[in-house]
Amino acid sequence: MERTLVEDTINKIGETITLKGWVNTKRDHSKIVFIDLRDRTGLIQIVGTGDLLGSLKLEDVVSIEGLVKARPEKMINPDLTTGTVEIEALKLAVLSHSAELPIDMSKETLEVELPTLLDYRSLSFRHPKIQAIFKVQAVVIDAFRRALMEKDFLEFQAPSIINAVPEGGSEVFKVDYFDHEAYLSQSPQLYKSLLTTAFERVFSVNHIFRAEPSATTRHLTEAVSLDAEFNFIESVDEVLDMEEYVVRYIFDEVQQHCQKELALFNATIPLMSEKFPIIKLRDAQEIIFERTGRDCRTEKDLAPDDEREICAWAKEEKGSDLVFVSHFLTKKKPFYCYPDPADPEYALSVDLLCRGVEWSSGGQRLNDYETILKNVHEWGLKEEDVALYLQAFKFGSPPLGGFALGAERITMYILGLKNVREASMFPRDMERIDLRLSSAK
RNA sequence: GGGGCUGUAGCGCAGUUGGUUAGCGCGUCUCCCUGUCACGGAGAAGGUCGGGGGUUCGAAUCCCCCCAGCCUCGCCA
Repeated sequence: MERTLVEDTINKIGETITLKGWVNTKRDHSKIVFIDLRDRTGLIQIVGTGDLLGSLKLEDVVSIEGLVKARPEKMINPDLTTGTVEIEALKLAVLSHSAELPIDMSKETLEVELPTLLDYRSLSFRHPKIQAIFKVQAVVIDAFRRALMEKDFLEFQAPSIINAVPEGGSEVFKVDYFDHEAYLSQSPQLYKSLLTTAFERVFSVNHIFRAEPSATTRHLTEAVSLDAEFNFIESVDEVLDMEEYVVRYIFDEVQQHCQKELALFNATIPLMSEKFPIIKLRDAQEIIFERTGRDCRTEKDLAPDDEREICAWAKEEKGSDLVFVSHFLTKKKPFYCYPDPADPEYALSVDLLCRGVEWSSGGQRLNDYETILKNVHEWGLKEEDVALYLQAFKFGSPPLGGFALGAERITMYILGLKNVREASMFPRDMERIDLRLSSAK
């Protein structure tokens, strides 16, 4: 018999159907046994005799033929989407047996610590709360794509293996590449910028790799970067407008398609004002000094405390969880950043902060070949390391800009997760590549 | 890498002036139960108290070293 999905049972009262799925919970009364069967669409109660269902174990995979029956009024379970019906089991086939579970899976909250959750990753994926995280993440990434495709952006696949590290700054992973040394890409930045000189508008969803020795709750060594870049801009404002449009689009989609998932985490979409507020780094530091007495006014960047404080300010004063911070020091930024013509010491680079942490960085890029070349030398880079990039800007290149968002961080901060590892299916950090590196030795 | 905290049964945890046989909840196993929905009831198994060394008549408990984990700061396109 053709398989019926759990969520479709409520429209099939009186019909005999076949359900396939996992034994999520079992309530055994000896002569009568209740099973909550789980498939990708949800849970449903199966009722049957002890003879038929008594030997089932949690997470066994079964095919059950049964009759869909409406539940009597007083037996309706309002907590279950399918709570108005149940299945009277007629035939059972066990498709696969499960071993004893190392963690308690049937609980509504998965009460295990993060390392345990990751040690049993393939199993923890089966829990509704874990599934909710990745449903939200899929919607976020899908929304990013569609927002940009609606604006005529072309999706591209950035390479991960690169031949040089022209941007310096963060640490990179080295790759043994035949007789040469290569690296894992920290960002598709140069590729997306050079592609605009041919395609005008491009975006990518791809993995980036960072060998930072950062042991924090918001860093991964392998992460998903949502990158966009486009040209023929009049000013950096167009970049901010595009980013704001994309972020709003993402939030709208999550709001629309992830009600259940947001509710599971008691989460709400970030607060948005009419227009995301924007503030220059130096002004932000002045505000932080006024509000807290903490003097960071000469720092080149915002410390984690400062990021939290300026987000608190944006929420209180501007009614927004999101705030753009612009004008970082040109000299502390990569060679391609566009200095503000009004004050070249500061660059037209912009971070987007939300709920106390950096979600994105972006800005306007240099498009004049001679200026880029001059910067390459000034930044102490080798011309040959950026040869492909320079080539693009040598042959006609409009003003451009773009931004990049971290997919895991967005998921984390929408749902209020405490650790970014929860928002990555297979998180890589200093201590773990699927297995704990210390125990794998 | 610095600092703080933690490590006790498969999972989550309790366990102080150092003292007999190390407990609790969930899970597992056995038995009872025809209306439960985190079912309920009775019983059982399951521990090198992270590892090593030391102090002591006696250490989960105090000291030293190591290992692991969490948080935080630094670092961070």
